[in-house]
Amino acid sequence: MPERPISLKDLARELNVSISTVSRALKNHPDISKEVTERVQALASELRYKPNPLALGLLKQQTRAIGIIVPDIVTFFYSSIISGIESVAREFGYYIVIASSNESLQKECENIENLLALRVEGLIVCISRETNSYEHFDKVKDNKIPLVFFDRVCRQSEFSSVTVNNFEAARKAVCHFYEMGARRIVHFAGPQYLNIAKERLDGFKQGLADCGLPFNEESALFVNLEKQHTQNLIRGILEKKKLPDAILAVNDSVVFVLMKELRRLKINIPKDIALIGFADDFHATLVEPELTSIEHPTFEIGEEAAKLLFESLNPKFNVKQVVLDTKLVIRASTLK
Amino acid sequence: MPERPISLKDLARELNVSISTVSRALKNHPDISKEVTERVQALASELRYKPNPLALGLLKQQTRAIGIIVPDIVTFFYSSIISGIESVAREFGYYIVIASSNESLQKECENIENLLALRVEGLIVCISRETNSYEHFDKVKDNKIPLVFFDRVCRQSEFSSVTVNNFEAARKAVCHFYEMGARRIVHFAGPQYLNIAKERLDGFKQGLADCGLPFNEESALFVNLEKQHTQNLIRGILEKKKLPDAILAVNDSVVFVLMKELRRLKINIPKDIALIGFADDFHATLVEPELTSIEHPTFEIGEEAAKLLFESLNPKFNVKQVVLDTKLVIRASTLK
DNA sequence: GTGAAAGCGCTAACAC
DNA sequence: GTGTTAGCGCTTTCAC
Repeated sequence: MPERPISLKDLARELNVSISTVSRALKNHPDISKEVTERVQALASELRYKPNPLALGLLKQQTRAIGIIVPDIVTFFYSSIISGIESVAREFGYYIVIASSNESLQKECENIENLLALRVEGLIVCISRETNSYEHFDKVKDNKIPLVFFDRVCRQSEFSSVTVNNFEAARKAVCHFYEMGARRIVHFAGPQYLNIAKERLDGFKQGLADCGLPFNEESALFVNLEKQHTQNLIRGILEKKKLPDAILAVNDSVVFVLMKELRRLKINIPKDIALIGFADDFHATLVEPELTSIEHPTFEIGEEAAKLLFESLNPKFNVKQVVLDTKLVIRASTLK
Repeated sequence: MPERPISLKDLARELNVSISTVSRALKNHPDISKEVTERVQALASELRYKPNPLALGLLKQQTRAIGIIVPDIVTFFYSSIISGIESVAREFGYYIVIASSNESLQKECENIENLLALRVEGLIVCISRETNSYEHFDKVKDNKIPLVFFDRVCRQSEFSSVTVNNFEAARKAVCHFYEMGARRIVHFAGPQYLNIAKERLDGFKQGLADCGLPFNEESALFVNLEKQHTQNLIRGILEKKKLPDAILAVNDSVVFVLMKELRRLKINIPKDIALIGFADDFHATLVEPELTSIEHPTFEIGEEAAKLLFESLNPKFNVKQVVLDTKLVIRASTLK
């Protein structure tokens, strides 16, 4: 067990002054004489005095902690967003406490409870893929703790959020397919109660419309974002005779499952099927052929979410929606 | 700003009893009458009373926080280890505070300072690739804070650690190359002041010896683990006339740079060059051809490190070295 | 069976 | 210019 760290009391005793004198001297309070101030500061740095954050927190009613809830921390998408949040939090002198929901609504609720009990001063959340009810955020509101959603969001009139222009991204992807000659374009879509999945599907539809292509029941296929489920579904569709010319995948996990299955079936990308995914730079260029992808500014999403959160700490701040741009990066998977 | 959360005082006032009675009632203290206990607990749960962890921490001199320092949190290797740590920490009712060094020694030192100032009760650390002096861990010792290193370690006689059998893994990789017919086998090694790099190189040498192959100055190439540096070096070597039969890469970032360069130069894997990397399952099977790799039990490394840390919280615990096994998973990149 | 009081480390209002 | 005091939320010893 650690022996107690140096406290103000220790310094005061050593120097034969009162605790409050020490406290003031350390803050260069003008009342304190130069001589005392110097002696105090000298001893403090010699003994490596560090104020006890617990005591400070108790006094000021603040923990300088912000909580983050993500579906998982292992995926590049989330870990790089966390990284962005961390860099801003560090600037503000806050630390981050990470909790992962493992894509489970129940765990998400528990995480909320735990982080509130921990007295975080704010929350940054990406809801799980299961999350289709939103009452658990009432508690956050009751506690008057600011909360910022990112990517997968809800209750946007009440909470700030950072998202990307999913609609436009999907629309553009379709147009790119069209320009490259594809006509039978299919979207592997996600659960429609998730804003991101819905926006992407809507953008996809708009893209088809813009290109004068019909949207019918064969145009979109719904996956629940579980790897196994995706895999089975993909096998089903690919083994049918009529392959599409092009597929837009709703996210990175879907796109990589898709690539593996296409490879297994010796279906050539992009000759037989062109492919666009929502994916990050690192992974998109790792695979062969390199993947045309809709890139999220992940680090920036994290930074923005954190900035928004710190703005919300100011009581007269109003809820705000930040929408960032994605970039369609064209690579080999769509170049015929 | 959040209005104050419910405190014992609030409950006491409401119920016309003293604070200490409330405190005891909530813990089912036998002294307190059933009737009072019930009233207290009823009100507490109605008002969603949660003890203030700051006050508790101040009193008991504990934060229930453990600090983690990693080179980065974005890489799968680290994020999945963090995930393992988190799962154990959660079991023990601790939360984790993550700091990343960005592979910088200076930032690593700052992180140590910050986390100690935060009064974490323990530290789990993977040193940066720059770290070749170790005095900054003196402070941790002075503060009597338990510390567990993982993967990249130092001062093993003083601190516990979790590593993998790098020597044996590299040795086996060489033998596998040999069995597949390779004779000119090269190792892309890391900085030798890092234990992992040294152990892997040593194992590599042993592997050559076991197979009756010579080790000479062309057998190993040193990279500093920076992507750009690796890339340049690789281009240099690959553009020379005499290509090796097989390459063992010291880690995943090197192996993926290597794969990209080989692809760019139209050098076929495994026909022209066989390849083995230290890499994770997800990425190894994402690439084409799938990569024979030495897989780390990443989640388990995190779990073990955390368990070790919680054991070290017990003052009569002795420093311990845990070595986990890797697995050579054979895939297309070494199958001629 | 319950309450009062001290104390964890710190700050700030109030003495003097 | 410096000390005293109260109080942040909680537990625990000591009174009654």
